[in-house]
Amino acid sequence: MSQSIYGQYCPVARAAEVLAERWTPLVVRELLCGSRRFSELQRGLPLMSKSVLMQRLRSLESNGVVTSCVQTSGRGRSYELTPAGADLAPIIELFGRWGHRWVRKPVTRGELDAGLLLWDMGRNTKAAALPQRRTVVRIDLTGVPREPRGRRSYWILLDRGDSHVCFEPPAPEADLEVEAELAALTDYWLGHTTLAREIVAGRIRLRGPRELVRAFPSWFGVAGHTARRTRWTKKPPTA
Amino acid sequence: MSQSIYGQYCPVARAAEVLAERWTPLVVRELLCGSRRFSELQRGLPLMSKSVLMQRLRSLESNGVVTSCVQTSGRGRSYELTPAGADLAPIIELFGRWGHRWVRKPVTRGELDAGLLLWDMGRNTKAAALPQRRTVVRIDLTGVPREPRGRRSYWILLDRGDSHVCFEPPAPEADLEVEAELAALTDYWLGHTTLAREIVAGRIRLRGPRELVRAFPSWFGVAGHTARRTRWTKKPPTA
DNA sequence: CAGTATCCGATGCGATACTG
DNA sequence: CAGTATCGCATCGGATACTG
Repeated sequence: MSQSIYGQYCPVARAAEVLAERWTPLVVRELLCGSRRFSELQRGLPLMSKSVLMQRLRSLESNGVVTSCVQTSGRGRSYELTPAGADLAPIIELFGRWGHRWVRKPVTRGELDAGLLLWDMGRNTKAAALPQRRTVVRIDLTGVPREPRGRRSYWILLDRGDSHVCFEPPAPEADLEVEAELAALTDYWLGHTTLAREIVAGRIRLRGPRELVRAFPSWFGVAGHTARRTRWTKKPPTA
Repeated sequence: MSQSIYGQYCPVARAAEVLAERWTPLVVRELLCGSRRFSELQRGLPLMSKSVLMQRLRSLESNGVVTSCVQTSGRGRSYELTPAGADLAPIIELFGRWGHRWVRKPVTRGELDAGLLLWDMGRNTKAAALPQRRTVVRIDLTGVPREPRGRRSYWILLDRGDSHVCFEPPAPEADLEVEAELAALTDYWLGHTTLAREIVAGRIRLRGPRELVRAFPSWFGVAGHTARRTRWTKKPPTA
């Protein structure tokens, strides 16, 4: 966005010149959530085109919100928020609160996105609350639209406070199995319903040792605010 | 902005669909500052075209942020924030704080706008702090670019907690005269300098009874947050 | 004044292709 | 993978004109 389009010296206008642009708050949200690499950002913003993501990163960089540095190990750059960028956290959080409170559009079927949901779940685990021993959770989804990324089974590997999402089983047997309608799991994730209600309604089923079933909901934080990195791969990590 | 462009159910995205658009935060700011009529909004957003303002108002209305009702007295509509809109206040305030803190672009000469400054000053008077008796302040500006609205003299009429800005003298004699370089008064208004420093530097001069000179800075609140209506006319009100 | 309607140029953006 | 470059369409938005 070019400089001073609003012709106003008001500080609100100054901030709006940086932030009030398509996609920009979401890029900041991704960075606040801990994404660092280009591919991670893309993962969290599946509908954003590569060129626009690049452009936004550059524009944020020129506005002092983001810095990037070339990686010595591996290729590409690592993007990070500057102090000014980190200071946007309360704004993004208020965005989230406001959206949660006031935007009363139900999630449409077309918006359901299994990959995005799992990506979000993976990065919102609470390290302190996770089980001590390595635990494999298998998520089986029904009602997944085939269009965007129609994968139906995911594994979340929890290990000493770390979480890792993958598309192939890290172990022959999962410790906990979650069978859920994508719509129900999404609604639960957004706080629109409770786990108990969905279980009673038969839209979510948990199978496994009683203590894991009971602990499951405590592993995840409030969507969008835990700010940690997840690993996300096709294949599980080699144990 | 059309629905669900981001394809994300995340609440931040929901809010961004409403807010992250050119001009929109500034329209909300204007409404939070107490503007109700179309013309008032235009006054506070001089560079925004009529068509875009209309479109934004409609879009905000369809998103449940604004309501409008046709005026029985007078013509046109009155626009107001809904509870959802009023709940944007903390976000806009954070925008302002962030912009003030982090956007380090000095006000360029081309951005100076005497009308906008006076509009802002007029609506940011603190009712409780104003003098008891009717007081006329004359503002004479130098260094006003002629392009946007090159008026050089303004009068602010303070009367029992009310303020009114006009372009013609409400009384033959002003109680307080302010002579200022537009750039200096703007910088003072934005908190980039102090009144004392500008007076010493000869860029701002106050002339009038000692108690009014002393009281002057106390009449105005922090730019952008007092949220009251001003009257703004060419001719002064008939006493 | 408070809009509504229309037009046309600028730009934003998605798609695609190319590179180390 | 992490970009860069190009292209062409669609939308946005500013200007202007028209209306009660």
